[in-house]
Amino acid sequence: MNSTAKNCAALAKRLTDSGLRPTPQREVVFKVILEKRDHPTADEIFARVKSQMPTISLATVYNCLETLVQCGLVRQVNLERAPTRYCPNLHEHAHFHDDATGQVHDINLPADTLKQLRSLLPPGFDASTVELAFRGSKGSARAKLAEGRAAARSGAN
Amino acid sequence: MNSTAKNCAALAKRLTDSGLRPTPQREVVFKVILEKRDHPTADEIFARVKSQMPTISLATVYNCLETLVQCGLVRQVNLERAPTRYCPNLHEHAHFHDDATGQVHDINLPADTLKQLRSLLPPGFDASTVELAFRGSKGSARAKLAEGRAAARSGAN
DNA sequence: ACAAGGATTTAGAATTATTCTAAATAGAAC
DNA sequence: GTTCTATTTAGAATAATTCTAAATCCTTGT
Repeated sequence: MNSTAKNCAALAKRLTDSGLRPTPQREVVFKVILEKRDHPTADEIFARVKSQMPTISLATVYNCLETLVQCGLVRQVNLERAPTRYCPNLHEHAHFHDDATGQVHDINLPADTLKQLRSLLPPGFDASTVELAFRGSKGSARAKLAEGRAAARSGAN
Repeated sequence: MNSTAKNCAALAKRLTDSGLRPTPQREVVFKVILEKRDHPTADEIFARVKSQMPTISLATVYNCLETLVQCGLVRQVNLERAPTRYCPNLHEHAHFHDDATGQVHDINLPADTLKQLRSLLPPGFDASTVELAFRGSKGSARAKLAEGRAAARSGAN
């Protein structure tokens, strides 16, 4: 069994496990992403896929990509399609995007951590900026529950 | 001198230092960003500014924001307005965006570094994803020169 | 004061990536 | 084989941003 066939089998399994169908379109989109690992955009993927399947539509490419991401078979590099946000905090800091509220919080980023991150870069890579973003929810149900219990114990308002 | 006046003075200095003019529009845009530090989008800034200056246009807000960013007075949180990119590398990793070529490279991200980054979050913040992106240029002129010298020394092809 | 010239603002058109919609097609299950 | 649901498709719609060209505003030289 060659590598392409193996990947297709893996894809089919992941899809059926999620109650989704392994279609030719999903296969070919997955294949071109594996073929040339250069972080292509949806448009680039569309162009590459069209040479093998000229009738495919761009909407289908977007659909397939969404499915593949959901199945955990590919990652999207550039989550941040939300509008650009502006902040007057000029100190080095990271951001926390709260999925629940849509709010963005500043997270302090120590200078030595930043230096350490830069040191991850192989020689020849020279980063002018480092962006660190967390995404999740603030005060999960468990945390809220804990807070509530603490408040009850201390007899607070 | 109150804080608003001080900020305006700082703004005016930065602008004139860069050969730009301190205009009422730039002042009011800067003011609303300082006023409520909640990482507003351009649209939100537009709405807030309009209550003080109803004739301002959205294009001007974008222009002012660009100017303020250029002067180093505000930062944009969400650089990534380029199209979303997809990658089949499912291991935890960071990305390096090469400004010169537009290419994106994977950077290995050790598990303990990742854990360390998560530990920066204050209690109650629960991150489901961590995104680390570098931006810069690969193989600067200086690095290329050094490579060249090394090659010459070792008599390589 | 006044004219020239560049910077800035403005409204609206254009662009770009993406999502939505509704109809057509294709498979799976009974 | 019919029914049901998933998927694909083309094109319209949306949303953030940038572009364009005209109007306005300042600054500077005279």
